[in-house]
Amino acid sequence: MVSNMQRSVSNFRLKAACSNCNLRELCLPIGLSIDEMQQMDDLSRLKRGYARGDYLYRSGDKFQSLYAIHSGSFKTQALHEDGREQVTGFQMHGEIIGLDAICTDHHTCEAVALENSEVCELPFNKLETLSRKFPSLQRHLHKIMSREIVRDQGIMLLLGSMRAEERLAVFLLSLSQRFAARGLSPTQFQLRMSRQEIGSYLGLKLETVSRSFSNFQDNGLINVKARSVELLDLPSLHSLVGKQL
Amino acid sequence: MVSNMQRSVSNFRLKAACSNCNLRELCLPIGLSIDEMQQMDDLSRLKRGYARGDYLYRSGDKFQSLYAIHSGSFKTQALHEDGREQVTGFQMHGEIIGLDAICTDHHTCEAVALENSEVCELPFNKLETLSRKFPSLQRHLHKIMSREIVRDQGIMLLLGSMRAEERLAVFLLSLSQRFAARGLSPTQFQLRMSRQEIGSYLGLKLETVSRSFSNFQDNGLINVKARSVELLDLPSLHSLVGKQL
DNA sequence: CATGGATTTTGACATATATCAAACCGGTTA
DNA sequence: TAACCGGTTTGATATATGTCAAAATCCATG
Repeated sequence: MVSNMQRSVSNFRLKAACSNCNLRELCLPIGLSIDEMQQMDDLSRLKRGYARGDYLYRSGDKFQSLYAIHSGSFKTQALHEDGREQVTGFQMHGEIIGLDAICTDHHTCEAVALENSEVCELPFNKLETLSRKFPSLQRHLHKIMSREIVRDQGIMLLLGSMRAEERLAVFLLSLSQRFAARGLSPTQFQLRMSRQEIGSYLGLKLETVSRSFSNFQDNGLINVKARSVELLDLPSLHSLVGKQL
Repeated sequence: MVSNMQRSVSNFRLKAACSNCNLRELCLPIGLSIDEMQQMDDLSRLKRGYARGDYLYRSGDKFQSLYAIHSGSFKTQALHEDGREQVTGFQMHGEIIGLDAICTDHHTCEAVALENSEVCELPFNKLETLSRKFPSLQRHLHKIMSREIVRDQGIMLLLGSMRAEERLAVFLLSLSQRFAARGLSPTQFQLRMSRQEIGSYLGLKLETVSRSFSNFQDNGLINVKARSVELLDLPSLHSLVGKQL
């Protein structure tokens, strides 16, 4: 085990090492030595920018790397054979995407920038090599993958058993929480995605999303005007979730 | 790289080593030496039996191990705060469950035996230790987790954009394929779960599941009587999926 | 600042699925 | 065999969300 002292020191250094690529997800909870840090640092030299609408990867692309979002945000969407597509997630600063591609060596969905964004490329081979050397990194990688599974199961629950307004409330509260975790306002933010994209993610048509927004506004729960949202009554939004029927 | 010769030898030995616990998922694609085999073999000594209705683990349980299903089948279900529960998957022989627990060190869903079943317990610490030593095992573990993510995204697609009969068709075809992969009939099988459980998994009420079954039967696509199912027209079932509207 | 295209909102109406209720069935127990 | 019980099927009706269409608004660009 690493002592507390050691850990806090290495966490400090970690921040420095990751400063060229703020790997919140990947870095924060790990306690590494300075030498280890050095190697971690080599992992993700490549930072690349993407303009709104650019593809980070497309379905079918050969899998090489995971991507840590450094700034901006993305959506991932799965494509069905019959042409249907569905948004499977919205990712923002500090989150890792590309995990779906490991199992087939090819990406099974596509990732599109919702705004101008930067990502760090994490070559998966290197990541595996390093994580064989550093148990804490190994465990952390496993946790990231597991968290993605849990997240997906939460969405399955949402899609399988919630009504439109519950889904939207869950969506807004999740955004709120994620903004808060990044030091941004939990109650006032700009949506980076269209009604259509929200609907696709929540299993609803855009008109239903729009109506639900309007209802929330009429009931004093939120202020919404196009893509700018203000959450006025978080407790009520919370309590709205789970009111079946 | 391991030569083909080597790989086929080690795969042979692998079968022997895993004979006390048929780890289809975990073992098959790995090429290991005899010594490595020995260590793998030590991994999963514990095989335990569960009767229909028994819990393999419950939500909140401390995470210790993954479980490889050796015989029988299970359902996993997530519990919502408000008491709602939703089936998130049905697992059968050779599949691994428990991946959701890695990220929080506690199980976030529960696993219940659908019939009398046996599982091999895979202590996760040991699995991590071994996978640091054996890159092929490491990669395989990553693939298993990634496959779970892809599977979940498939269900999100189903829940988010398919109509009742499409969902049921996908469900039946998936079962069919999995039975086939295990050397069982892809067209004739017994369901191990109730209409209620199928409905929960597919985001439908049991009556809707029942009606969809009946419609399929009326259209000559299947024969169904209670829990025994015969798929009569696989092509039509396939083509049914993706007919939006 | 004006224009035009995309996005969003709102309305009227259609429909798939949920809900409620009753009948049916198969297996188990008395 | 009869009675019973959980699970399943089927029917009648209600409702949430989808569909189609028009109006309103936003935003980028000239």
